[in-house]
Amino acid sequence: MKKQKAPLGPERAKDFFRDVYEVVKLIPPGRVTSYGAIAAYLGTKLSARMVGWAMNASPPDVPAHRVVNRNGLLTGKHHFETPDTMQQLLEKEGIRVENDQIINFERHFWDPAAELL
DNA sequence: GGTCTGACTAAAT
DNA sequence: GATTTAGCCAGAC
Repeated sequence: MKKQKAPLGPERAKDFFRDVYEVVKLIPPGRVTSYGAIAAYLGTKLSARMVGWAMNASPPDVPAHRVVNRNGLLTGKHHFETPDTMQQLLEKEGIRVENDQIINFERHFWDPAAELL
């Protein structure tokens, strides 16, 4: 068994990125989550930035468009091929997005710590 | 190896 | 209420 109690050991770094990708991939269609929620699930709630940074290095099979900031704002849209990609992907899944913000964000919110528990 | 930055968040001003 | 500060950690220079 691997140790996973370390708050963020040197070996955890790689696992951290990998875990972020796994969690994001586990997000159900039509659902979204926040960087903080993922960070909290991984035990690094104080480092939501790392989740965002992990997304920056995330492979294409990671639906990063389902990850937004805690306000439901598409903060990362600008990192996609085009600023419209993120919104279009979300709308395609039935999520309404207006002015770069998800409508009824709370209703679409998916908390890994609660759903995957 | 020190410094800067970054797709965040919360609290303080 | 909008702006700033502070905290967190890993990657790039």
